[in-house]
Amino acid sequence: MGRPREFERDAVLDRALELFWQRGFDGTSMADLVEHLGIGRQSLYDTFGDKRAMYLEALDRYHATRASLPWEVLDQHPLRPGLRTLMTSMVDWLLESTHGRSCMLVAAAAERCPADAEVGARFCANTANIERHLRQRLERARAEGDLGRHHDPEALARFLTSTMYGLQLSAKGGLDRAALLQIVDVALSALG
Amino acid sequence: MGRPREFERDAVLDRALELFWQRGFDGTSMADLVEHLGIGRQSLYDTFGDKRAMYLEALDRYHATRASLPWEVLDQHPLRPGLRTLMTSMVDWLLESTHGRSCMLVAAAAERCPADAEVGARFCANTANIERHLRQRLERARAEGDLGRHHDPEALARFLTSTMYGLQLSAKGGLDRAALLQIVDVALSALG
DNA sequence: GCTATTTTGGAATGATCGGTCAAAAATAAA
DNA sequence: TTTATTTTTGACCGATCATTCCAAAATAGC
Repeated sequence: MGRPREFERDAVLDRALELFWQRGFDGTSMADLVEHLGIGRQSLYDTFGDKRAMYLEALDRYHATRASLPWEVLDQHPLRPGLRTLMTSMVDWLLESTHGRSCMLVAAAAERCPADAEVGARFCANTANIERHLRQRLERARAEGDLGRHHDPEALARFLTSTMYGLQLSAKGGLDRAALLQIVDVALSALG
Repeated sequence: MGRPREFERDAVLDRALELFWQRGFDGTSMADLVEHLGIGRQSLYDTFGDKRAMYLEALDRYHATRASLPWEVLDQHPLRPGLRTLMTSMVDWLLESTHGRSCMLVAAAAERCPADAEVGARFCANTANIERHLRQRLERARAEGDLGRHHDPEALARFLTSTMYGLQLSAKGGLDRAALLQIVDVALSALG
């Protein structure tokens, strides 16, 4: 019943995500959104609530549809080659995607933390997720003898996660692909 | 000649720095500045130009007066203990300073890059500076036999810089002191 | 004291901010 | 066709934004 809406919610959210990712929360105005989303201002408010709610939804959609690293290569390859492939694909993603912007959740945390706890929570959840994937693979490697008994999978997982974050800022700092891959090499040498 | 100004430029700039550091560029309004700086609006514009110019000056002052790590401990101690002390002091600085904000230049780069090239240039300059300190110490260690000949001081310096950046985001992610120091330990183990 | 020069404080600028209102338009159920 | 319900559209809101204007205030040289 009632007039049918003339847009797809997810398609609009994807466009909003793109804007927020490019320009950040403060850098994106409702006028910008109305202009690029192709729907009216009121429809926007009716559908998403307000600007912050839409931003949080965009973060969730980012997490659900774009933040995925190729974890399967971790499981399908020996520990170190798998990690190198994973980190290399991340470096390439950082360099292509696009004109030097990094993971949206990292950018969001940098811009809105600790002011906005909801943003912080999403950033932490993503961090914990990455750590979990890495830790599980490291535990398996340790059980299978690919990783020395003296290593702590949890500490290593945190270290590798931190390394990924470091790569993002280093890429922003202008390091080229070769330099970033050197960082990956040194980091992986910590696995012994 | 003329009426003397009733404030010290650097003292005002320090207070502006503090506000920009806490709230970011977009998060700080000229009204906020007028309120907290203790000088009139017009004096502010006469002295610093406009908001962005004042922000860039605040970044420069941050770089000059606050961004300094205790590099002397690097020179005065053996390589690994010196690096551990340096990184530990950085972790403690991150945890105290204050309520989860990180290096102002990192925050500035995250908020304003790549939109503002001047901000990016200052971030890169700071990065290069950190790298230089580390590389020089690593070169000395290599010359003195404290570091294996197979290591590349430049690559290691970049890795350690990246690690420091990673620590900042990890701290934002809520990791406690013990976890951050574990990351430092793993990172330093890459020096062999 | 007088004049030139500079700083100061407060009012005002137009633009833009996020958010709302109300009427028109489009559908489904009756 | 009428009625109820929903979406759309565009005008509109007060607040806030960075910035400027201007006259009063305070000094130095004369």
